[in-house]
Amino acid sequence: MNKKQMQSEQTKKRVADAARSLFALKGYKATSIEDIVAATGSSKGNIYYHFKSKEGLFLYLLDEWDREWEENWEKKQWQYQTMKEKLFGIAEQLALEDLNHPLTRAADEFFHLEEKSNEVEERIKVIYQNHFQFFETFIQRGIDQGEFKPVNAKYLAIALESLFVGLNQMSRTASSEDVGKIYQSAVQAFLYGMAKESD
Amino acid sequence: MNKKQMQSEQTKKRVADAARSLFALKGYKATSIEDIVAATGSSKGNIYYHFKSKEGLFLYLLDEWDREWEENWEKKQWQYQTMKEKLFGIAEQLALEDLNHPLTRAADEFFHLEEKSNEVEERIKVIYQNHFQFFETFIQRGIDQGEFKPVNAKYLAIALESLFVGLNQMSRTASSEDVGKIYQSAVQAFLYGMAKESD
DNA sequence: TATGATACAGAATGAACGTTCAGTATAAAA
DNA sequence: TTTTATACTGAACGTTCATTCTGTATCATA
Repeated sequence: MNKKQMQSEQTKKRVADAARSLFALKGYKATSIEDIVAATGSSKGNIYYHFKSKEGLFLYLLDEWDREWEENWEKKQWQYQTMKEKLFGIAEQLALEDLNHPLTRAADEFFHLEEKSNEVEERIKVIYQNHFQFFETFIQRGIDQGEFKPVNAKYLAIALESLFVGLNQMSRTASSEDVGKIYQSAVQAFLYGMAKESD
Repeated sequence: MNKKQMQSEQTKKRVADAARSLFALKGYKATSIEDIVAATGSSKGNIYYHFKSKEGLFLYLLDEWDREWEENWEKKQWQYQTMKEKLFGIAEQLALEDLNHPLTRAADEFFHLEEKSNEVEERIKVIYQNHFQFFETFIQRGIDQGEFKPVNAKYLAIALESLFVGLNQMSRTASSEDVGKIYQSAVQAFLYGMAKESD
């Protein structure tokens, strides 16, 4: 790789890192390009040279995040035996992430912005669909291995993703000790039900 | 009531109705006061005379909505016998609402905006806390009547609210026939669990 | 009828921000 | 060394909007 290419990559990373921190601190909308300029020393034009737009910059950060998540999970999942344990493991990882990952808040805001370009709307759909897919294969595996009831994996995958999306949001009003408990209670209920006798 | 007061109330209602439609159509941010002016024939000044601010106008609509929801549920809940049935009933009403109520999308956007005044932040917290309270008493009643396991009602109430909040969001990417099924699957799992043997 | 409050009008304000673009510096390629 | 592509600069542009403010009309009240 060239000296120039390396420098270019460095500045791109520098911008991305600063942007992530700022988005985390102030939210998506409230973070202006000007802010990022001030934080990096790069110019506006340069940011637009490396990233197509503010939206594009944010999507870049989201992609990075998703990649990291999957890597982490791949490493971690082998410490659990059963699918049930794995589900609790997922819950734990998500709970920690909701509390700690810098982009959760901003991502939430970003997903709910109404003035999104169609391209962005598509990208978000793809992100969700990947999550659905992840849970669907997960549930299906649990069924095949005899751990789960023969439920409709497709619908339940969406329900599960919904649960975690909702928990993510609620976790912001709760105290941080409670967050773990809430996640656990939710998964507990999802696995074993809150009703007394199962029919 | 005066003729003047009646007129005043009428215009307030006219503005509220138009605003609701516009927010539903274009979202919160994308609906400008100018839009509402154009739709009502009222002036900017008049809108600010009746409502403290754009936020205030939206909160007014949210309050109306919550009132209506509770009224509807009060009427409807008597048609169900057990708490389990009632929970399915709640899910059904929420699913229908997510599909049909004009403000669901805009409310989502509004809740996730980062540039909220502290006052608004407080109001939103109160709204959520009311929902938690609702579910907590609901679950507690189920426990007392022997229908539910002796779970931690507080945590599970938050989990339930989370589930419905998440479902609400997911329901937008799904086809409208699926939405009902997804809600049902979710409640089914929450009540009876997806795991095969309960411990 | 005179007075005061309420309801309404709409121009003016003022700030915020994403994006573009014409131009410059740097380093790789020829 | 000359040429060319890449990396970078920052001023200027254009647009959007919520809110305020001064003034006026309308109706209730005294």
